[in-house]
Amino acid sequence: MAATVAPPAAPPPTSATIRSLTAAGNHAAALRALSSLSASSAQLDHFALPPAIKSAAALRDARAARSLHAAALRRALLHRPSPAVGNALLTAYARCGDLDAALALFAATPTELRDAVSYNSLISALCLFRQWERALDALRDMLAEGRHDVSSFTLVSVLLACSHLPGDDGRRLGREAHAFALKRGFLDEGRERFPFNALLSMYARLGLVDDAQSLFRTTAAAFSPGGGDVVTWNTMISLLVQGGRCAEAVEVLYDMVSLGVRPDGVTFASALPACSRLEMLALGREMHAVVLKDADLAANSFVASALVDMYAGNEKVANARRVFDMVPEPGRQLGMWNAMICGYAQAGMDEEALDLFSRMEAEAGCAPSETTMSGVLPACARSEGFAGKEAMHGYVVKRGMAGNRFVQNALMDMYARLGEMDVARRIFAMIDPRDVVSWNTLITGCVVQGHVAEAFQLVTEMQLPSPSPSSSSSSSSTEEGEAHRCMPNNITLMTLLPGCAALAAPARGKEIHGYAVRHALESDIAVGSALVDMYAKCGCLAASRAVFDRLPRRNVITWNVLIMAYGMHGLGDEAVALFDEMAAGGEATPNEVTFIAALAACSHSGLVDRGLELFHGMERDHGVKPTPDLHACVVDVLGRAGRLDEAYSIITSMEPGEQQVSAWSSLLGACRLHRNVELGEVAAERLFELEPGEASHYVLLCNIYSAAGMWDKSVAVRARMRRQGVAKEPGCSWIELDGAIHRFMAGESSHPASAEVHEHMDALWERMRREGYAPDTSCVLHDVDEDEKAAMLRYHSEKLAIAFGLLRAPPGAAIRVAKNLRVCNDCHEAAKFMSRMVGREIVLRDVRRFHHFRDGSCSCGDYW
DNA sequence: AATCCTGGCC
Repeated sequence: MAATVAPPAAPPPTSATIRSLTAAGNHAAALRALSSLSASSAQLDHFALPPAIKSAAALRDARAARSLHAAALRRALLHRPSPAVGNALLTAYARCGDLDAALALFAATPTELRDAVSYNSLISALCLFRQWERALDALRDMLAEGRHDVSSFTLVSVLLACSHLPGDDGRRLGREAHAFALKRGFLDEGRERFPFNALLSMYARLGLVDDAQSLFRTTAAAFSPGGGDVVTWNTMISLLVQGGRCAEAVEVLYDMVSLGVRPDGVTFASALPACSRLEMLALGREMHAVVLKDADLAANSFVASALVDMYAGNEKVANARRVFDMVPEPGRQLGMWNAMICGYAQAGMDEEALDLFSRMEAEAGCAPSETTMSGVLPACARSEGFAGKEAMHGYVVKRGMAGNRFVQNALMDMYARLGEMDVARRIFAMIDPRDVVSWNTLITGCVVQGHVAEAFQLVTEMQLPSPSPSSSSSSSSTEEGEAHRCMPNNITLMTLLPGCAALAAPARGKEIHGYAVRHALESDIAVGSALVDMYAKCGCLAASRAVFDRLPRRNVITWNVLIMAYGMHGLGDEAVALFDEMAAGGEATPNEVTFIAALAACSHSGLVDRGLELFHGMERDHGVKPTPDLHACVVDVLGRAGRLDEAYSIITSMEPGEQQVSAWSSLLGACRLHRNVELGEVAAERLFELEPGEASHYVLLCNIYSAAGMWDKSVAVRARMRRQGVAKEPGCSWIELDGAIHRFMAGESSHPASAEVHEHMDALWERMRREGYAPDTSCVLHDVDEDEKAAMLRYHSEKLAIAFGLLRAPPGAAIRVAKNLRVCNDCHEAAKFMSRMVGREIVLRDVRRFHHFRDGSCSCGDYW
């Protein structure tokens, strides 16, 4: 190779040269060959032009298409001797993104010069631009002319168009097209499979999986001399998987293989997602083994992505990463990065997801797509240490991805989690059309941020027609709005129910329960678990248990919720019995939260030994390692029982790096209960270091000092609070009557019936004092005289709410009141007293648990 | 004919 030898002059190209270059996919060479032909005009004929035009289309080269159009016009070759050149140009313009040019070309063709291919090209061009109705109009024109034969080519486009028509139109026309294809013999034995496969796909897109399956069952045999067409099998597998019928998809896969059809990349890419959804790790691994034997398959990025997804979906993120790492860098396609990033994010491995995200572009030059963003945004929303949240929003906007619904939904969620509801609402307002996820995301944000009324308002709005921002400007607003209505689904209900639980609003919760029953959602595990939780937190333990017992299946969360429910209601023995039942049953495996629930139940009921037993057997018998929260629970069990030294030694035995805030708070609470100033001071000082801005720590220490009569120290703590700028959350109690929430706060009269309530409280108070009630003034933080202390206690928010309930609740009904903080000693005693005095059951829910007051005593037996 | 995506019960 020392000297460069001039290549021999190429022979002049002919139309045959161009045809073969185009056929070989060598489009650039085909166009070059044509332009050298144009020089010697004689050869530029109606044989040479169509393949060249096809090459221009394949290259999406609009300029080449236009210049070929001009050349054809100059030589009058557009429609003569055949429409072939014009037809090819029509397709080329469409492929280059210029539908108007394609339509103009068709319109300019005299009717008598059009052939069937002209119409086929027009129909498929319209399909390319998703103009489904116009495509079917073109078909009608074609049939009306009466001289064109519908070919398999026509049929495939028409089936595609039918499958995208909204509502019943698509189904009706699709079935008509099916009947037509049968009548015309398109589905006969030995015919090409395109129409058959297209019919399958059409039924898939219309969601008519059963029609697809019966077509497949009755006709596939006719095509299967050697097992049949792999495309048919693949179509069937993927449509079953997409229809959520994964078990059937796996059966089809087995049938296919046993008939001797060799699976290809598409087969694996279609079937692997079934393995993640069915948690069929074994089958997934088998497929992986087959893939590894074939270098082509192993290098197929679709297959590799599906493998990554399969492993990640089966909680084998490390295996997923191994598949990812096995594909060498240049071959790593976008889909693989996306699958791996999403796999990490869905496993909650947010740091890893963010790390890969930052590396994909920087190291591999792979630009993130909308899918990447919707996958990584949840990770970035959750990751507390990640400072670039708003920057991600900017990035999305800069890359032009801010109009993608998935991305918008994920962004909205991120801002809702940040507490920036206004930004979330603004993004929501721009989403068009909104889907059920858009609504659910905003609703969840509202519930989490405490805007429960707004959440319920949104549930009403989502079901109305034309909620989308575009439909006001559009002429066919009702029809379009109809299509954009969203029905609340299991997620919607599940996210609303904690809102009802937080408000202690059982009437609202029952409405949701009713909706769930009407829409066959009450047997959904997540909805069921949320219902069990809601009823329990609204004080209706019997209803909670009834829902639990009626569920067809329960998971670990369902069980945890019920155990917690019994614990909250002071029924520790029942809670522990449920734990034993769960551990013995095998329906669900106890996890960390199960032990938190069981230990909390033991703590509230004074089951110290049972609690310690559970704690010590936890890791040995159930593989649950002690976490900071579990340590805090045992501290609570011991501390509440007055075994403060043992509680203290649990904390000192914790690992140095372990988060000790909750353990110290439990100890501080126990010190207040048992009036231990010395240890309380130790705990409080540690907490002031760890969480200097948390008001409840200061308040507890104040309580300890006040109860001990150490007013100077109490005053000093309150001064320290003020210096630190820490404010106590105001106490607030509320009661639900006739579906409305009535809120009361101490020293405030915003409720319309406030004056009446205060008056009634005064009357009750007077009567209580007469009948021997002695206020417990030890929980008043202010150093004032006893009378003033008593006056302050009289208007505590929970007392006001109870007084309101006594005034307005139906006679004889239990008074159910909820409070945002812990119930104070005096309110506890007063409620006991009142329950006997007025002969009413009073149910008081505080942040942790329930107090059922009946006939002068409390369900918690004063152990709280 | 295909993979990767958003909302979640303690």
